[in-house]
Amino acid sequence: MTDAPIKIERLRKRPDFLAAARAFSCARGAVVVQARDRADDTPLVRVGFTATRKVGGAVVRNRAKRRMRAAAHEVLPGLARPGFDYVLIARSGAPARAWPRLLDDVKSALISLATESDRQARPSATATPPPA
RNA sequence: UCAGACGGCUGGGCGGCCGCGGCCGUUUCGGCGGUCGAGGAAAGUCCGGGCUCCACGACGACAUGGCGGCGGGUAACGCCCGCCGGGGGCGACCCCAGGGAAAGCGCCACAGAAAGCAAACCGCCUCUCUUCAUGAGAGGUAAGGGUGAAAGGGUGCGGUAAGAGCGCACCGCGUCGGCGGCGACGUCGACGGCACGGCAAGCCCCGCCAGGAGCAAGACCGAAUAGGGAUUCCGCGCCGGCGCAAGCCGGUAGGGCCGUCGUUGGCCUGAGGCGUCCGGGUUGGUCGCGAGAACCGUCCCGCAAGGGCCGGUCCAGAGGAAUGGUCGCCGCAUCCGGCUCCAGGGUUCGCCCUGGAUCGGGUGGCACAGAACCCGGCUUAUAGGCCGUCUGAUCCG
RNA sequence: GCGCCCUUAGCUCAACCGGAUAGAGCAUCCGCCUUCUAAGCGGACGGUUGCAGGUUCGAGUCCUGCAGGGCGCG
Repeated sequence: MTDAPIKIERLRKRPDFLAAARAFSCARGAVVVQARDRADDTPLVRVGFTATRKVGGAVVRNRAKRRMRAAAHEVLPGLARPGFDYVLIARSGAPARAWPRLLDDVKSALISLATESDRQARPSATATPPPA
């Protein structure tokens, strides 16, 4: 894998969100992060954002989405896996969460999702090298 | 210096007196004091949202309305930014509803031989027959003429009986492939050898989007009147239980609703229901109602639209509706006069004419226009003034 | 606050699926008829199709934005 800039695209279609919801998910602080390996051989990373009515009215939900978008813009290039779709879901504390804490939430969720998906992939893929 | 292109800002200022609306304080309930008080379009209501209520089981298809190059921004948009393609301009720059016409239907008036599928009016050429001249027939052509908005590629060379993509070059068109780009698309090469006209702001097809209503939404408190009358239309089937009966209860057929249809499912009704008109009552209050997609500033990301972090600020809200009037000074516009200065011209050397600066006075004004639940856009109206970037021409260095 | 319609000669109205000089009636003016007037007959005048753009070869007609007027609902 080269360190060439990974292309990040926005997730927009409903079926993509539903597919991501069926894959791995991890809740940290004010956000829930879902991740799905599309397994279609393209290194593209796609991100979607969701905030339900539970978070608040339209203005609050949109604010939550904007903050998550800014957080993803900052964190994802270092921690995202090529070929994955990510969905960030706002929990009730998201709009008020302090900015550094919010970044930590997203970071740690991404890291734990990466290890979890590796553990799932290992039994089936025998060719992968054994853990160090 | 002149002409022009693009973007942004501003929307007279200060003071005195009188007056208006909200809130707060005070009050001897008369007032008094303090504080805040319209816009960039508050407008048109042309789009998009928030908010509120109503509706909403699922799946598929359809209908209706809109949108239409590509990518991005956004809560969203028909908006904005960037890019592509086409058109205009010397240029800065501007304009474009800019998908599909080889899915189908329709239309293309007049003119013209012919208007969508190939044909041939005048011509041109060959052959045959004929004649004094010429004319007739058969065939080949589409270069030229003429009509039109548009006539089946264009220009040139070759070629030919005359001609023709018949052949070749370039351009255009189409197909295929390579390369670049997220993409619209660009570019290069090969092939085809002209077939495929225009209109979709005509129907339509394709893709995408979309529940309905609106602050008179809606919530609460209070008051009053009444449990009415007239009338159109549709309907009142069956079974069981209780009861002497009138009747009551339950079920079912049936009917209605969920935009339409289908599958499946649900709800209401099941003997009354809907509509129209007349009559009667109320015409109160509070909330909704402004601390928000708000404004200002630093930093970060982005070409930009825009987004995020942090810090700061509080900024109209009432009802058919408040910001006005007047005076003084200044600014701007305009008119008259003075004559001090400057420039140009004329001159009978007295001065005169034109323009500018300056002084005094007068006049008239100082645009468009007034929040009504709130935001984002668009569109339209708008005297004058200011700033920035850029282009062309001319002159000087 | 919503929804819909209209605008053509001085007046009242036409104009087909977009097709070329935008037509009628009344009014006005001129002439004929009549002694004169009215009526009648013949003729003439009269139009930025509300405005500004766009689509099209071509717009009164189609589309967009304005302006003016009218109607309905709450």
